[in-house]
Amino acid sequence: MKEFINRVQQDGKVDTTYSKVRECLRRDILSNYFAPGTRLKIAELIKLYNVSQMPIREALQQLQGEGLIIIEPHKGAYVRELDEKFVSNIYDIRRIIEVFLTLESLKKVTDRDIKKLFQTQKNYEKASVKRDVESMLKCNSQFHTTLYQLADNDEALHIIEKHSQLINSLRLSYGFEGNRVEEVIVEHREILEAISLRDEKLLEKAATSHCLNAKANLLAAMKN
Amino acid sequence: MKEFINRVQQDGKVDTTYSKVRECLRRDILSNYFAPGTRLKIAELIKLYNVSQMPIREALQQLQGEGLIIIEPHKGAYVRELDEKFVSNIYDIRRIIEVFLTLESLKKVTDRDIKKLFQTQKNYEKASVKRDVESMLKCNSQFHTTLYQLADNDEALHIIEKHSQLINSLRLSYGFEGNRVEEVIVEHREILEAISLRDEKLLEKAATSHCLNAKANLLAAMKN
DNA sequence: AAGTGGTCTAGACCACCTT
DNA sequence: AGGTGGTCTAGACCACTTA
Repeated sequence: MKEFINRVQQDGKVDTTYSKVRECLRRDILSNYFAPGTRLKIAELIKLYNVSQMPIREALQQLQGEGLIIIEPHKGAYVRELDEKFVSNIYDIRRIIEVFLTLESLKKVTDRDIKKLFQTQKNYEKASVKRDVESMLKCNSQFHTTLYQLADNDEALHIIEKHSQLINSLRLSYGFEGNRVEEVIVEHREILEAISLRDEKLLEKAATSHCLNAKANLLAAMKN
Repeated sequence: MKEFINRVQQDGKVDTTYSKVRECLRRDILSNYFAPGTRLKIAELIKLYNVSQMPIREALQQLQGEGLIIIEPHKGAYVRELDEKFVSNIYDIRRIIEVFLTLESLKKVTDRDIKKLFQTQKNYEKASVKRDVESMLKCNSQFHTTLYQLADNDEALHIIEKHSQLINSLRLSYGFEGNRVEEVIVEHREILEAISLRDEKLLEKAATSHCLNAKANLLAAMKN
């Protein structure tokens, strides 16, 4: 574990030290190098990442904001328990916000937006045939982002995005993405159809079950 | 403005410096001493609060987590615009989460819980007769907390609480709490009745309009 | 090219938990 | 009382902006 921080330094971008520490820490927590419950001692992290206190504290603060760790004043930080209850709670919050955003979007959506959504969906299906996972993740994220941006509620979007990286990491680490490809395609088509028909009730149903299925799928994978 | 930080140091509790700075900053932002858009320069805040960089940066990080300020790497922090759009967005998020929590609570609520809710409501009404604003705020918060805790979703509760202080401060600074006392009493009674009847549809309606009314009321006050 | 201001380092300080 | 480890200070460093 003598790897230096620079393992996250992508392309030529200039980043702050604390953002690099944050990404390293996130990775090390999600990869289970720091298991849930582990105390994150600053002195330890200083040696591990080769930086001094301040960037570490900043990174810890930010990760606390994401709910990944918990900081107790004068006592220190520890990795939060990522158990089924927590995942279930997060998915429930995501569901109600996502359904809300989807329905709000319906009020604003234009025919042009719908065309774009169909195009994204087509790209997703093409990528799925080629088993191009990276492209699939990108299309999936684009599909939802395009839709949600129409709702014009940055604060809600922010909550969704804050947990996205965590959820995506969990999904990958339980390696279950493969077996829901067909389902996701069908569910996205249902959402698209409801939007095209501008049918609010139908859309609510489609969006709700899309979210509930994702939740059930991850929880089932976690049971092993 | 040579006031020292200790103006927030309540009772005998030992607090960290950064938490005191955070509360001071929050107050100074919400009181409009730091107007929206203002750049919060660390050097300035050092002189103002008589502390050094670190506690200030920690406080800024935390306030960014609450959405009160925005930090741009290598550029600095500035106070976020608290316009009607922002308030409207926050209230929309709160509404869907609060309705969700309320409905989840209904699944778990016992007769004993219902009794406690009635008691809290009675206390609220007593306080309102005496115009005891502090006691009213306390009962109001207790009413919702008692209910929401039954839903057993700490993450959702956390989102609600994160924005509560902000919303409460805005309410106070627009000084409109007084003219909604009777409405709040009626609305809480409706919610209580729906819970007693264990009528989900009725409860959803009551909780939704409770939230929508609060939103409309604050937005109307902000228009002046 | 100089100035401003955010970022990082090193070490002192002090709260909390043991013995 | 001593040790551990989080918190705070002072100053160096360096990214970004203006002229």
